[in-house]
Amino acid sequence: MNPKSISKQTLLRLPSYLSYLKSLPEGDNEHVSATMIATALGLNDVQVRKDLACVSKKGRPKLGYVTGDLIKDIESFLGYDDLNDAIIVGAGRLGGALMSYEGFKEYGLNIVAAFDTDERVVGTEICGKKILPMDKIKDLCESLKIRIGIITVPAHAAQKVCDMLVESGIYAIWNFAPTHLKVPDNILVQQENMAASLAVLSAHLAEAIKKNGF
Amino acid sequence: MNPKSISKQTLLRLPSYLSYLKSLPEGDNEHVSATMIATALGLNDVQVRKDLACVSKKGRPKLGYVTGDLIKDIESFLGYDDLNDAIIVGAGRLGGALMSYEGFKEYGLNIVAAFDTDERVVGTEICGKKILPMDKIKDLCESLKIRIGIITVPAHAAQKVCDMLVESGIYAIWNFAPTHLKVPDNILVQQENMAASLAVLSAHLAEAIKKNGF
DNA sequence: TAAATATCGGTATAAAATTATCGATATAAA
DNA sequence: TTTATATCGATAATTTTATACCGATATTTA
Repeated sequence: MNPKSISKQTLLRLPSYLSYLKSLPEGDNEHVSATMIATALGLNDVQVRKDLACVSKKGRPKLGYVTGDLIKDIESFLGYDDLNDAIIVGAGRLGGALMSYEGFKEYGLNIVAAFDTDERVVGTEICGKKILPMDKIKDLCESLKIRIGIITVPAHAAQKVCDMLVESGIYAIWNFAPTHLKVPDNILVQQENMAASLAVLSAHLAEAIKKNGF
Repeated sequence: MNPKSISKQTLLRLPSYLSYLKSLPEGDNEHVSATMIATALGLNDVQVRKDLACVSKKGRPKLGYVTGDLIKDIESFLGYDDLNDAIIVGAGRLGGALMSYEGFKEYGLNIVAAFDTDERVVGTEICGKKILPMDKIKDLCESLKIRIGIITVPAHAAQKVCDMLVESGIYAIWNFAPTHLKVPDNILVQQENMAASLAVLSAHLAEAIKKNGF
């Protein structure tokens, strides 16, 4: 067992605490309490306090936490302070959107290049990032020691791309294709499942309609 | 209490069952068992069986479920068979990616139009969908009875957009901006939190590095 | 026809996550 | 200085979620 194995739920909440903390106007918010965060985010204060206890030991009774320190603690815990290089496979609309999203740097993610099969886009750039042909994946990953791959190709092509990435030494995959990927045990896959989010939204909607007759 | 109030976790897993079922080659997969799904997706078979019991009553010992029927049952449960109209606010890269994603129709979501403040994009189209100025939101939502709004604007603008949507009669919001939205009690917000996914990925990565010394 | 097997569906148990409670402590007010 | 208050951190209780177990049943094999 890990001494500090943190729960996945907590991990999922930490970024929202972070974005809330960063949204606070400076000056009159030197300190922030778990109660305050909980109220703003619609959560239970004990839950927030327990989550924060995983990443920081600096809470003080009556006062709470020093806002700036807490932000640093969360960022450091989430690894936002050391930048990870990544490549993206699939330079379509979604891939392009991710490439052009400046915000990833704040999360410690640096997309260095993209790959695509389409000859019309290969050779072009998006936001200063080159789009390369697929057969260059292995070379680039090995020479730059890339460990993170992002998949934004259509579902039917995802497994093939995944296999290529594994073959190229990638061992963390962020998969935006709506497919379950088969990988060796030591490879991490984080599924970005928009269909799942949509399912939750639809279900709530259906329930609300049934209950309130909207 | 709801008689059939389904757990959120189950709801999140249903779409992955669906995509697995659809990926099966027809012909030699007339039937499918919970065990089979569980093995393919790396889950526990009892969990899958219980999840499926929420949406279908047609499981048969020894055989399992009729694949086609199960697909229909899940789709129907998730509301994928009655198309919901939606609008999108923010026609930037991410907004454009969502607009051009044909797959949403499969999930019962139909994006009818987009809105943006940028005069250069207002009046243009993406994938046959018009981009309109912000002050037209209310008119359009009311005349077409739109109930779902998708927010893909920068974080700092999200709350304002959210308020406009609520004001326009929207009551389910899919928020891609990394901010917590304040809404009245009867409005549903589904947060699409890429930072949260990334946090899980980074944490796993950091743990693997520490353990295996990659 | 009888035995073996895979699977469902229900119940029971275990594990995990959330929420409540309480004593301790730091600050502010009386 | 004393009292009141807000908050933390720890422990306990509750709720939710996941897993194990077992009898029933449909199919296949002997």
